[in-house]
Amino acid sequence: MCIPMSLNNRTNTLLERKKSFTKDTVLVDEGSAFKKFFIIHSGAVKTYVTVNGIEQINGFYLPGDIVGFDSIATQKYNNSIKTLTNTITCELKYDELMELVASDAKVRDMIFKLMSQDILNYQKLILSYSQKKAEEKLAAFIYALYTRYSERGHVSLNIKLSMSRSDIANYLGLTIETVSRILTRMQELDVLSVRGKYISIKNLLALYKLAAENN
Amino acid sequence: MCIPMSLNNRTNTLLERKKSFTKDTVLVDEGSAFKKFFIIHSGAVKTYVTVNGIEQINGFYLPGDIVGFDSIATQKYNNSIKTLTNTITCELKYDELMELVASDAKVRDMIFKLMSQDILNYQKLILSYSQKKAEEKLAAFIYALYTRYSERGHVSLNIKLSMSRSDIANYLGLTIETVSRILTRMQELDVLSVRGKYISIKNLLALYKLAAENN
DNA sequence: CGTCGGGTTGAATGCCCTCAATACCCGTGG
DNA sequence: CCACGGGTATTGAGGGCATTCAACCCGACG
Repeated sequence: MCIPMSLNNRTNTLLERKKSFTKDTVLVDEGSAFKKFFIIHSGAVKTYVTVNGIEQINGFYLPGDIVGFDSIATQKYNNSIKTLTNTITCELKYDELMELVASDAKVRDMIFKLMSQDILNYQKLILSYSQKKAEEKLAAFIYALYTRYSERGHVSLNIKLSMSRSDIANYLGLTIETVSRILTRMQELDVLSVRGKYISIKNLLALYKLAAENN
Repeated sequence: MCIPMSLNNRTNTLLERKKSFTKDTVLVDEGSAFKKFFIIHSGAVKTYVTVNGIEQINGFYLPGDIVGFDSIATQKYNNSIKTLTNTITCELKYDELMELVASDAKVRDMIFKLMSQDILNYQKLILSYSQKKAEEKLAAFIYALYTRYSERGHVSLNIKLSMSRSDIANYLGLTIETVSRILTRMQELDVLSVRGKYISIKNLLALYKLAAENN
């Protein structure tokens, strides 16, 4: 199953067969014509824009996430999409989804809800990243990874980062050195234990407090 | 007319009559039940959450803007809404809009497009505020005000800020002193001229460059 | 065993914040 | 008309956090 919520059978027929990609594959180039949404089945992707040759990461998408809602307005992909690891996606054609939206109230409500949730998440992210200090940002980032996996049924204190330090720093608007330093500090505080891409949360409440997630 | 795009006649009947509010009126309290969208007809509002008694501003809405898309998912208002000046709004009931969405493809497409545009704007905002320095943030903020007014037909280099310095600082994640200092610096550079709440853009291109708006 | 890319650690600079004082705006009342 | 007061905005000095620049570490891989 690819879609986050259970739908009727017709949706499944709209979902193109799963496609498999190796690490560092560019699925979409920024600016190209919008045709379909990507639903992450396994693995992870990042979305980014390139400004003056510099990549600016917009978001990371994990299993269950849908990429592409921002493209409806412009009918173009506003970001490039690249796999971070080997990744399996389902693809959902925009035109076909819209037909289904027109005919099936349940699908329509689900899409509205997903888009609304997207907006809400972005709002929180903006608050997060405009108000927080570096340590709070990183704590919030890791805590968010934990909750995102949890919501999808993968409740585990052990997280494998699919993105590099450099990607994290870029996304959070920090430097790679700062990210590294904060990770070691959190380790000294016994909040996390870090081994390369593997993070183990040792004190979830402390992490939550570091993130200053008061809402 | 309240709605940004022209719709059919039935939409107009759904729009409740205009309502007028004085400055600093709370239209909505965070967490209350979601009933309707607010469309800004004239004036301005801010949306904000209150965390530990501290207000965190989420966005400013100007004439033509619609407030409330983030509430569909939760069926609650996720932000409080307060007028910044005397403001006239139209109110659009959620249930009624959804009925119209079901029956009228044009309305549905418009709502999808508006929500998608919202998502896109938030994405840009996140990039903006996670990557930019203080001066770039403020320049981007002012430039965005200019373009937002322009898109709505108010093309003018003279902008009246409806929000206080303190609101701007809060929104951008800066301090009021920093905002003030940067405004005077931009004045010294002959990019702007500032007199209280009135800003006059003297060099739009320079402002754009300061904002590092390379996309 | 050497190299290369990613990651960590260290010292110095700079940007923005904090704290504090002063200036400005504007409505009110003398 | 001017004086006054309160809130808002500006300006100045000092400190802290994140960046920059640089060196070093480490695991993967030929």
